[in-house]
Amino acid sequence: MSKGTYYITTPIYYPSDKLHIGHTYCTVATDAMARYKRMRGFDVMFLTGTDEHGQKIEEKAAAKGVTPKQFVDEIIEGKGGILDLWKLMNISNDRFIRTTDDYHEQSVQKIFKKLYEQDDIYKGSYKGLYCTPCESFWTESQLVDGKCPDCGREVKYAEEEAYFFRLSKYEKRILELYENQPDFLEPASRKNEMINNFLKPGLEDLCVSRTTFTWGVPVDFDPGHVVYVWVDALSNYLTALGYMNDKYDDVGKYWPADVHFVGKEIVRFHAIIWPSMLMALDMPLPKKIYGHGWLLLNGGKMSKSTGNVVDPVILADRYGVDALRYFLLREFPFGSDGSFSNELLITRINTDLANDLGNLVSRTVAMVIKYFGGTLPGEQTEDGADDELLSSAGALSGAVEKQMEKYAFQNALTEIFKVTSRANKYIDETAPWVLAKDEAAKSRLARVMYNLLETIRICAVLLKPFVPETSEKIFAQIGVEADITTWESAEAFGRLPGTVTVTKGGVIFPRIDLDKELAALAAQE
RNA sequence: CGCGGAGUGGAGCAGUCCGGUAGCUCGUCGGGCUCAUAACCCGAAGGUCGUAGGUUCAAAUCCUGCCUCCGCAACCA
Repeated sequence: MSKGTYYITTPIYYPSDKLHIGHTYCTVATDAMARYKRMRGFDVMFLTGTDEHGQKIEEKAAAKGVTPKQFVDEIIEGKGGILDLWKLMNISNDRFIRTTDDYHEQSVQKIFKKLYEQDDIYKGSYKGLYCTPCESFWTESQLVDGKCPDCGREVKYAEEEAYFFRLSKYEKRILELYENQPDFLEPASRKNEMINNFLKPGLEDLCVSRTTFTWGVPVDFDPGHVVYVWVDALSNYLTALGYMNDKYDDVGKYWPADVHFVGKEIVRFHAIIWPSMLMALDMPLPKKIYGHGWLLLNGGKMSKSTGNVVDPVILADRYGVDALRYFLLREFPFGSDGSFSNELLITRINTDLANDLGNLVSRTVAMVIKYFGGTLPGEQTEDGADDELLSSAGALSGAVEKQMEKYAFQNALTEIFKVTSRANKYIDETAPWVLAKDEAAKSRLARVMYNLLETIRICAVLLKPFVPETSEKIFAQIGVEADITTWESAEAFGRLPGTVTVTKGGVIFPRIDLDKELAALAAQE
């Protein structure tokens, strides 16, 4: 029974280099949301991909002595490439689009032509400051000491024939969009930035073609021009559904998108240009754009050029994929920037995953085995002392849902760990080791164990979107069958059979020696 | 006066919209327990919330000025 469709996307990443933890962050967040919605019964389409054209890649490929296509193929499909990274990170995307895919390129040509024919795109000339050796146009503000920011040489005024999109035409409608649909762009601070920086000063028409490089989708009716990023990249969200191509036929089913997750630096493209393009194409707009924050390193932005990056593969290999996924979603509020550090990562893994959750499972399972040989007896005695634990576990799914609908992953996880914490406290309160010494208290002890197992089950179910493999490990240890691992099954306390059998398993999250690991990580850099 | 964000106990953050005992996690110190991954539970110390003024019976929270840090400024998640 489907509750309807849910279409969610990551940006398509620019494969000029290996991806770093920032890209991983965004993709993991999208994945958690997609998994959550699937569990809630939605027919989910989760799209990610790569934006492969443009001058930078053309240059990088030339420097390496390969064709641009060979260059991006290696980064995407090669060993340790983007596809491998998403596989490693357990990303559950339904589709992966490359802007070099034939069907996409054909769609882009059709879209470009349609916009041209209806006069939303016109031919004009691009005027600006040009650096001849770099073959690049720069704006006044980009210049460094009045010179080319790349090579430091003189720039001169130049003109180039180019196609333009009539962005200015849509200015008013975009402003109206923000007014009528206040939550179209979130968080709200990003909206203020858009209005003050771009809409209020007035939108300028947008240059959508280039003649200075060739690595792009050709404008089929004007040789020499290639489509510049906007029409090519943004349209992926539609072409991946089959818009203007025969590869898929899902536009009617999934469009408009429920949410585009994007980094804050590309909010403008998604919140101004993309809606304008869709208006021109007479297509419905996405329901929401969410501009998440950045992971900062040493107080600054991660940047490939300064080598100030964190490699997700190293971390996932050392500590496990789920530990990394958990950390990314738990540590940082999704909408704002956060400071990444190895120490933060390890501390978070130790305190939450090892001490709180892993240890709770471990001690509970050990007690059930020690006191009951692994299987709980049916005779169990309830007690008023259980009320608080039961009500917090019973109310947990609702609390998590509330946070997930706001994309507040960090709060959703906090809610879950409040309950695991409560369970640890419950063990102290009930002191099972005391009950175990008294034969008459056996049925009470059984109930205490049951309450713990059931609380763990509920937590593990609700953790599935974030740490899917861990949840499965927990299910195996506490004897949970697949039919009670659904979201629905976590909505009320008591679905676990009373005479459940547990199985001792391995340590789910081993504690990490902080000092030793920090030294080891430092040595790898 | 380009735009936006941030400045809260040792560290990282919440609280600021809708003023009224300053909260959480980590760390530190003390205690408890022994089922468990030297984990768990309880308690304590530690902040006059960047700064200078203003409004108010009352301001981290509203208003004004200033300082510092970060980001953006037409393709780095």
